[in-house]
Amino acid sequence: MDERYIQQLLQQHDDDKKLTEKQARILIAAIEMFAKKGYFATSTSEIAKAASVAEGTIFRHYPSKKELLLAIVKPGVMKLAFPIFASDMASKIFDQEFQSLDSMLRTFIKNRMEFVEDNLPLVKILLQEIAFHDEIKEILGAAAHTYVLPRVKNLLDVCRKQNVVKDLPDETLLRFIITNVLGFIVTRYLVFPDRDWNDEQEVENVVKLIIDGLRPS
Amino acid sequence: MDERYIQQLLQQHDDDKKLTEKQARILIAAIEMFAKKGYFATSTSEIAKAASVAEGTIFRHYPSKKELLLAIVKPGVMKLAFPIFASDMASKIFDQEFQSLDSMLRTFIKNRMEFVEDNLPLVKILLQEIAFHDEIKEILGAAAHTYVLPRVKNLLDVCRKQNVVKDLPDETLLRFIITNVLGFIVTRYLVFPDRDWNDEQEVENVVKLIIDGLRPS
Amino acid sequence: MDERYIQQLLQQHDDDKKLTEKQARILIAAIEMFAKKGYFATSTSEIAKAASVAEGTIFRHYPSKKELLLAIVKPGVMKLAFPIFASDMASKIFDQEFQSLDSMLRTFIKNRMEFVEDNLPLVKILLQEIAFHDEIKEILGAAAHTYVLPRVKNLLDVCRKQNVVKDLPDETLLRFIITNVLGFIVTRYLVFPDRDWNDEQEVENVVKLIIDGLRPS
Amino acid sequence: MDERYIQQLLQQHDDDKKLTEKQARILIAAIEMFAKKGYFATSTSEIAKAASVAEGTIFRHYPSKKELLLAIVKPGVMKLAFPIFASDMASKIFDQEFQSLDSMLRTFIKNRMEFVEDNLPLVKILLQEIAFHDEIKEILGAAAHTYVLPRVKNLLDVCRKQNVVKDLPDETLLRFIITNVLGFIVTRYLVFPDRDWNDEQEVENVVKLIIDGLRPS
DNA sequence: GATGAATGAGACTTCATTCAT
DNA sequence: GATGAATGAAGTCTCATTCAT
Repeated sequence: MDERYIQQLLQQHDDDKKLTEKQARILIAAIEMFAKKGYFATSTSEIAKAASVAEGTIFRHYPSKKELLLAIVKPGVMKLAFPIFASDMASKIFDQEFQSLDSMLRTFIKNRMEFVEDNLPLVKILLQEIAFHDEIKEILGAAAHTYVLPRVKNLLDVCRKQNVVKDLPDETLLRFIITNVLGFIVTRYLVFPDRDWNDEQEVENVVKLIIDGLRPS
Repeated sequence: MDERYIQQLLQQHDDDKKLTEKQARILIAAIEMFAKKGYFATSTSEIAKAASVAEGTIFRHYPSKKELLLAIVKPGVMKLAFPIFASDMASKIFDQEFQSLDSMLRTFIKNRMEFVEDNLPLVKILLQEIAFHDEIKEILGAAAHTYVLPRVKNLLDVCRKQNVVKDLPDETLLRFIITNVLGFIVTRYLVFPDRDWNDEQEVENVVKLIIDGLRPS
Repeated sequence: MDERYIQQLLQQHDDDKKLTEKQARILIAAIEMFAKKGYFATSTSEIAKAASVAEGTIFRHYPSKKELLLAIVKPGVMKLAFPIFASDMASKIFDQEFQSLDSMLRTFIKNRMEFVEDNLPLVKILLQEIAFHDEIKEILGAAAHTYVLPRVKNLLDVCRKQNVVKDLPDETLLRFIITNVLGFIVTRYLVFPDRDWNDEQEVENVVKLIIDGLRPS
Repeated sequence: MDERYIQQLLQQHDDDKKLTEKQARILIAAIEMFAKKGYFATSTSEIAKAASVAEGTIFRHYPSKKELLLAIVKPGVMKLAFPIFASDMASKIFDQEFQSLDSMLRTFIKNRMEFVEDNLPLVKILLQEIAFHDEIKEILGAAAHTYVLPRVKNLLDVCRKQNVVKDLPDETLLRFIITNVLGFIVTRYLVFPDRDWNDEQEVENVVKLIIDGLRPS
């Protein structure tokens, strides 16, 4: 992950805030260690050592350890939430309304799997730390509220018209979908990452289970 | 929760190890604070203060902070995993093989909801800390392996014969069920505990979604 | 050592202060552990456990940890210093003035070796702790001043008359003798206790070295 | 001692590891207090106060209290053992084989007395703590094995040829010499440092006692 | 901008001693 | 007399943060 990720980080910020190379090294090290040991069990001095910078350098760029965490989480959440319905994926899913629900789901799941594969440490941090930091809850909540919910509700309406989903509240349907996608991905990448996974087949199964669950009886 | 829970704790141990009142106060305080702030952000001195004991008293009963956590988690996991298929619930579900899958699921979900309602802090601790403590992973893994998996596999076989589930691997089916039950419960009690929930209806929806998802197409 | 020593202790005190069995167990345990780990590194709770008594029991008999140490050291020093010129040894050495210096030394060294063999832990405690406890210094100083010095000076006068010692101050001669006896015994029992020692021969060598050193040139 | 010693420390390390002034203050304070009260009875907070640094500063330079002790002991043992037969003393003693044994001894004793005078706290620490720390035993053993023993054995062979020592094992002769030198020095500087000592005369006496003891009868 | 020595509050833990039972 | 739960002061050590260089 590292090499690609550090390039990403550098480019992404080059546009606006000129992320220096040292700053990127700090971010990388922090992501790695926060993911592996958790925020509280990771000391700033460890991060400094792993990033090959002085302890003080961290605080020159990030006013506190908490801000360092948020500097990781904020863009991370954006990358997690926004692209769901943006960029190339948007065109693949939402603009082709005629597409069938199952192919949409398939594309969606595969796309998020790719994201998790490329950003496993980030996802771990999110899942591990969300319970302890209200700021993360807010960021995630805001992202969901702003980028995800409106589009999904739209999508669900379309599906209802096509009579491929039960007549249940948006919240329930959404929860069912999210829950199953997340449940699969967490099991796949966090709980049993070392099992022999037949991803193609497994995705098919998940899609089938969701589709059949959603379908009006 | 407190009053009921402290009584439970005291009774449960009265039988074997004579949990003193002070020891129980320590456990209660620790459960509360670990759930609210997390293990690492909770100091033993805070726990002592909350339990109205001297800090040293904690260490007379629990050799280390980690052991205190495990003293909470170990019996908690047992209460979480074992009763699933034991005691009164066992008779309600597994001994009545003729029972339909949906009524089984309904009973199961309601039973676990009750448990979570009565043990919300414990469940929070489990979910929050599992990522950081291998001991918890092991305890949970062992409990699942010993008490849950064998019975569930049995159950799935029965269901297959009754042709009410798809022909998918046990792991996939089990993950689908667990994922949906857990997804609902986490959403219900942890993510949006303050929403207006119509539990009866919501359980019905979840059961329907699962049943339909499982059913062979 | 244990069995014999505990009997000794019990008898010795039976005469005056009625040492109970529990008290003796505490003393034994304390001696063992103070010798092995040192006074400061030994906790009263460890002693209690090793003596199979409750922690409080120690403090019923000995008002403080320091007093427990002194309860070991005081009689120990007496046994170390007093018998040097008392009891059976006195008759063997000092009453037989005609005896040659070398046979006196030989007897003395062998007698003290026996004592050390029987009381190794006690001797260790004395050597290890004397630097840290003024009370021990005082006890040892008093014992030396009262029991040892007068008699030794007497002896040295006799030796001078027999022209078997150099004409040097008592302090110098005494230091030479003590130093060599102690040097041998410490080497023999504390520094290299596991070497193959030919005690008979080694004692002979020490005696020869001392005698020749003392003899007027 | 302090002023001279701190200068020594600073210079000694300036060459290689740049011992900071604060680091030196910590060492000085620790040496002083370890010598006076012993390792276990000295707290790191006392050392910090005596050195006028924050307690945390100690642990920035020495990872643990034990390492602080060893940082004192290690170079101390080297200074104790190595120079015995090195530098100017070497030329005075060993390279002049024709020299008489007694003048060698005299030089040796005076040289080591000087060392002890300059390093009394260090010597106290060594004697007091060796019983409790295996690391010190090892350091001292290694120093003896590497620097002292080979040369002494050499010397003893020369002496045997000159027929000035008894035909006894190296170990016995060495123990006799060490024992008497150490016995004198310990008495002189540790047991009765406040007595009126006529050092010149006393050294003469010790040398005579040793020489006569060693001489073949 | 970068450094890393220094800080001091606070973490977990130990332990001699007390005291109600 | 004996117990052992309870205490709280003190111990070692960690760590986020500051600041002079």
